[in-house]
Amino acid sequence: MTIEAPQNQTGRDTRRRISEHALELFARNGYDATSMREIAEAAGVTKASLYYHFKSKADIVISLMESYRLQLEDLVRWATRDPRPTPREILHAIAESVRSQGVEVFRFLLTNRQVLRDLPLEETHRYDIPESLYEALAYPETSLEWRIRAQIAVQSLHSSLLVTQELGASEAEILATTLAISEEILRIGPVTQQ
Amino acid sequence: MTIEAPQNQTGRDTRRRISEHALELFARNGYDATSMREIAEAAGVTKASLYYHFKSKADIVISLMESYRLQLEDLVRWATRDPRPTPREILHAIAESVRSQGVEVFRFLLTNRQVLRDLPLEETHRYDIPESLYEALAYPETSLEWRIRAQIAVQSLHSSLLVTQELGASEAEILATTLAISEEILRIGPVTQQ
DNA sequence: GTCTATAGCGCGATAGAC
DNA sequence: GTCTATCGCGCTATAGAC
Repeated sequence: MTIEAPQNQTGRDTRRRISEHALELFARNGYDATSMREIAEAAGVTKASLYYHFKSKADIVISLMESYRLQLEDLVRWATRDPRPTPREILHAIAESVRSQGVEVFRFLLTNRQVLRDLPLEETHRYDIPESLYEALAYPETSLEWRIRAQIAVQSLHSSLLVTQELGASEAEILATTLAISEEILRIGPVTQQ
Repeated sequence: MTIEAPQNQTGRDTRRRISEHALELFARNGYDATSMREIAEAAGVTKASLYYHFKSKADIVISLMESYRLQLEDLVRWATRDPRPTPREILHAIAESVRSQGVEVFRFLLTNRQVLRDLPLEETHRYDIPESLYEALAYPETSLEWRIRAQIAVQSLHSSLLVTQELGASEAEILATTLAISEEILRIGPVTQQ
């Protein structure tokens, strides 16, 4: 049992600052197009400091996505338990996930799929929506058409916030509107008149 | 007026072979993750030969996408002319574009958006769907909801074929099903019973 | 039209002082 | 915990022979 010396208080700040700037750069320009030099300059440290806080460039990504990974894991477990939540409840949980994680996480996920696929991640570090969640969303339907409906609904929510600027509306407004349309796609929303 | 000597017949074959393998690699692994060395090896030539047929790596992309770019340009011109085609006609034309260009073009487009944005392309070499096409699809509606509906419909068609393997269905079947759902999203399809 | 050889650069990552 | 300095590699692209 040793008595630890007081830790340097700037440590966690630096790590968090690196994470923030890395996510922003990865989301805007892509993982491959973002160099460790750029991340270091954006965070106001040197490259070597990056390697004190993270094992590698890939390790930054793993750290960045850990919160989303855990949330997705929970969501899938909850959505496929017995008794099942309704498709509507699941869809709302997905929308809440988009809201709480923020737009940059999904921009990164959607625009770096091949990178994420080939990163040396553990088996457990996967960010794909499992087929079981699409099944739960389509329930009780199982046809091709309904699996596609479920995919479109999820994809629409995940990519909804990527166009905020062009549409000139708030994130909350866009997400709510997309959620309503997604409900309609899964035939669980209030059917409105044409 | 000069009499040209007979051209080397392997020339165009080599260029086409390079194009085919480059598209496959770009679509599967991404532009940044694909090196000129890999393309050369896949095509069975040396790196230097690539630079005989193409000015640069970016030039291969421009060449690859030229057919799609021209098609998109035509489609947009047609869809926004007077008198307007109906939203249904426009949606079917988009589906036909997906069918005729093939899955790899759209896989490349959707998974390399940041690369395409930053490539040193001419003003005219753009592959984004212009706002005017979304407007034409939503016509006569102009609200935020309908602009989102138009975006979801187009995005669904463009990404429909990327999941062919997982769904275990034919491309034709998936595209037809997605087209029907997209019509529903735009409220121009036959309304089916739940 | 295709080749071998290489220039020139920026990358991810590390060593070691402070 | 942060720095300066550097290693070794693979990349895009080019020179020049055949």
